[in-house]
Amino acid sequence: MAAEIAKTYHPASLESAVHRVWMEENCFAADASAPGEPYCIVIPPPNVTGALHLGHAINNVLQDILIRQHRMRGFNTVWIPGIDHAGIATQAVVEKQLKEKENKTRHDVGREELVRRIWQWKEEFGNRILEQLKRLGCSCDWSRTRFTLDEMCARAVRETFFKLFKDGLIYRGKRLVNWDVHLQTSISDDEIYHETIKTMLWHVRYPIVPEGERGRGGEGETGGAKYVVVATTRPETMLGDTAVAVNSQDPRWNWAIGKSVELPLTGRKIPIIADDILVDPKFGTGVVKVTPAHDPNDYAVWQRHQSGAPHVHAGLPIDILNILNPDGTINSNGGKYAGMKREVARKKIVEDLTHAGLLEKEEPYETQIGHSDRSKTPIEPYLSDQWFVKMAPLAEPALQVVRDGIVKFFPERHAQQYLSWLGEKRDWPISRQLWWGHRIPVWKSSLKMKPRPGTATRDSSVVRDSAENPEGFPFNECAMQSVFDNQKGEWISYCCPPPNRPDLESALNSAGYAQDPDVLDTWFSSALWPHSTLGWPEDTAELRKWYPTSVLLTARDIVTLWVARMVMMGMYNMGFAPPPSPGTPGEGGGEGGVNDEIRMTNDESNSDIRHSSIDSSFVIRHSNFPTAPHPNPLPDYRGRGKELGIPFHHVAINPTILDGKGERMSKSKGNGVDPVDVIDTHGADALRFTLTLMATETQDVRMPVKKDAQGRNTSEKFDIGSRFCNKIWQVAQFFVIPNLEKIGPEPVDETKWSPADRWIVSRFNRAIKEVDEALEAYRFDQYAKVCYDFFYGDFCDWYVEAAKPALKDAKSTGQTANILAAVLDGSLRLMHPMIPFITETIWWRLCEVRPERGLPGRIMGCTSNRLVLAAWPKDGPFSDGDESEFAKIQQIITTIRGLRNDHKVEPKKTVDLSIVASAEASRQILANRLMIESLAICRVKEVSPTLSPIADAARTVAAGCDLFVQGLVDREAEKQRNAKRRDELHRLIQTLKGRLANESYIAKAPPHLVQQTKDQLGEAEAELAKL
RNA sequence: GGGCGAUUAACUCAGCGGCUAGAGUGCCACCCUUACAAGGUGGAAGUCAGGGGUUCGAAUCCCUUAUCGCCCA
Repeated sequence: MAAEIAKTYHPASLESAVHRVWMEENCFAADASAPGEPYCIVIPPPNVTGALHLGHAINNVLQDILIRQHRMRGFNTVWIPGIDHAGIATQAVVEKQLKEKENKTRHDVGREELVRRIWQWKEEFGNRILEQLKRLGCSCDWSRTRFTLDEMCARAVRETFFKLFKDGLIYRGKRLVNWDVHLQTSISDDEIYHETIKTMLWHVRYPIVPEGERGRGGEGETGGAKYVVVATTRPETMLGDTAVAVNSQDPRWNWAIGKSVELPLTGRKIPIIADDILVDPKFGTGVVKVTPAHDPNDYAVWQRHQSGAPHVHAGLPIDILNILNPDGTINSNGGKYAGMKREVARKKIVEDLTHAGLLEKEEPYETQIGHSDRSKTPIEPYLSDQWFVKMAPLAEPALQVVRDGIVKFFPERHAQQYLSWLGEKRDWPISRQLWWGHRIPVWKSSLKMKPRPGTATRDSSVVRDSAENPEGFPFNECAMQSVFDNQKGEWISYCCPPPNRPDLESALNSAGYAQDPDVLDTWFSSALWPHSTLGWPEDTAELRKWYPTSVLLTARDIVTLWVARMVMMGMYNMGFAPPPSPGTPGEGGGEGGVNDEIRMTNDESNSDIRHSSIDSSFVIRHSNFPTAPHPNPLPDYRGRGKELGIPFHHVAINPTILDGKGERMSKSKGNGVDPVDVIDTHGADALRFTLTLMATETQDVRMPVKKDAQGRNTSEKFDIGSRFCNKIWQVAQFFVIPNLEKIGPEPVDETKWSPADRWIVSRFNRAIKEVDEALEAYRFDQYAKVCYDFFYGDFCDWYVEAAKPALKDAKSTGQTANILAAVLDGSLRLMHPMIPFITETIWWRLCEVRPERGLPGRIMGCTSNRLVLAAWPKDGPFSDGDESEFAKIQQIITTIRGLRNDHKVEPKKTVDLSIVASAEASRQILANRLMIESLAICRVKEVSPTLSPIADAARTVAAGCDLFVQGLVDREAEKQRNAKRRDELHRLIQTLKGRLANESYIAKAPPHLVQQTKDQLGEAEAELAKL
């Protein structure tokens, strides 16, 4: 009935067969209502457009190791898989297709149609990466697969957005975005590439306004200057200049601070300000034009000059002026240049400046210009209205739980990055000018009302106050914000209906409100992932069982983008009692000056909406909003973490895999290794083993890339995995199992065990303990190494070799077979999480051949037909005595082997061996006689404390014993060998003597080390004396 | 500019206060020994990047220099 066993190890067929069984028998399915301590991991959802790469592979293999280990340990274990909709990347793929196949833009097909097509694309290709994860062997509960844009996640997004909006944590603000004027969309930083462009640097004169005109005159000190000169590569942006800046330490110009210049061509008067961050006095003319709406650095100047920060001199607020239309033409703020394309305007402005005599010079110049990866056109920094999440109240609890060690990072140092990033509390822009994503649930209407006196002063002020709404306003269940638009001179009302109220949404539409066209940043939905995938905002059994999740495994570069946001949003949605801040009770307002100007005035609210108050420290209180009851607070199941709402207890960071030159792998560089290629060539287990071995605490590991005959990228590094798997396969299928077929079971009787038996069991127990410790500490490399060293180094190289003669001896046959079965059994369990396919396959055979096996009380035989569901091994006692005794025997064997080699003894020739050893050592040697004879290919003639010298024998020393190997004639070889050893001993003796001669060492070093040094010295001197 | 990391054998990495500094690959020699040539046995190979310091003792801790990489501005 058993299928024929492959003669050699063929991972491909074996892996697919095992996988089929796991899937058919639903081995990975989890049940929230089942007993057992919970263990839960949510997958970092891979990008739907992505293909599996080695980064995914290592990350997911490590997760699978933890999941499989805990499942075996009897935890109620679940691994939730899923995919991220990845806003811009996905929309870009489909838009590109649209362009290539139909030569259409998204505007040609319209929003609804584009979104339909993206869904279609997602259905077709989106599961590819999940299929690849399956090939890797990932034991996710596939029935729980989520997508960040599916209904379950959408529900959580709507709920969260509404809550934040109602709590005043979402506001409307301005932000510079990277604007693609061709596609008319904003794009993210990573979609920009920089190109060196040859252009000109134009030096333009800005006339200084004569004294008195700005009302500050009187200093009378102008240095005789009539104008300042600024240099620019983008002269058209001068239409949007709102200041010129100098360095306050620059004697050439600091007298001018506070005066103003007349902006050429427009005649606007703009101030001369000081900004020591922007202006490097050593560079250029020392005067810099400031265009806040069209340059990131200048935007920062604008921000600094809003807050009156101490390093800013003459810290007057300066204006911000947008001069571009979305299509890249100059808008009405550009006066007579309005309507021109930016290139045309640039040419015209240079002409006009020349005519006006204000162009001092122009010189050729090379500069890096950011280009859109998608349209290949230069991007424009563009000021636009965006939605922001206010970070300060959300970030503080998230900082606190890491500072307090409630959420721990492995390795620890990564917490720093988290703390420093989150500590900045920079508000989070969440709107994206895209169509693919969670659409922002805000409806907008212009109210044509006058500002209430004293509230709206500048560009925009937010008032969350439904008293501003017209009489009989029908949407009082909605959360409201109103903003006064100074430019248009009107109030804009923003209205966020509660979740699950399509009636309100259509009422808003009919009332002339329009939904915001933008979608949310993908990270907004990812931030909810640990609780949204478990069913929040429903009060589900899954949430009760598995939240907080146990550990998050991810890559370093995502600590700030994702991990921090998950902690924040987890605590906001799931927590009901944020921790008290020990040092900072209720510090005053003014957190972050950036948005002071558009600060919320929630304190003025007299809304009939019962919104929560935002304490100026960070205490968050959830409101009981009548139309959307919250499941919070959830009962406390597992202590502090649960109560605080943290999404996970541990964050383990896996290393980044680089190529042999230390560069990141990427498609464009062609240095990427595709894990599927590795699975095809080496097998999934080999890939998994190698990646586990590489998962050290370092932040980068290198993987030298080679092309194979088919032109596939691969790496020699995976060979170690193949070799290890092959070794396991060979020893199990062709040594252990055939012997178990021949030799029936007999009761385990430790009194009959040989030294080798006791040794391997002790080693095995030690290995189990070390594996447990390694995995507990997320030291995956140690886990792999312990398994490798034990199974290959101890079991295959020594125990199996020792077992061969023992199996032929009727006295020891039965116990040897028992131990072979037990150790193989336990090793399969121990290694299963790392190399699940091969271990599962062998397990089946083992269960067939020897269902009764194991070590009483610890490793029980075939309790499960499927290794994936079998119990994790329990460690037992290990014995230093047994291990050191065996180590001596190993030393003797190795020494004889070396001697044979040096004397060029034919490999199969048996030599005669006599040993002079202490009574105790003699006893030990004789107890291991069979093994010594078999492994060193010799015949042990005589072992005793005294022995008359043997002529014609090569003599050497090992483990404190004199070894005489007879029949060896090569005196020269022996001399060389012993001379070499004497040299080593001399050096060692010198080192040890030096150490002991040092009085401070004797006085200060721990006594056991001093004793150890003395012992070593004694042994070395004894050996030297014998040689 | 700020933060983090790396620098140990030809290559990829362990070791993180106390072993004569280790492993795998590669290299050399011998072996197709009845589980395994994807193998076995033995061997050669390192001023632990440079310089200072702390310590009885430093690859390991501190300072510093150099080179490389990553993240954030």
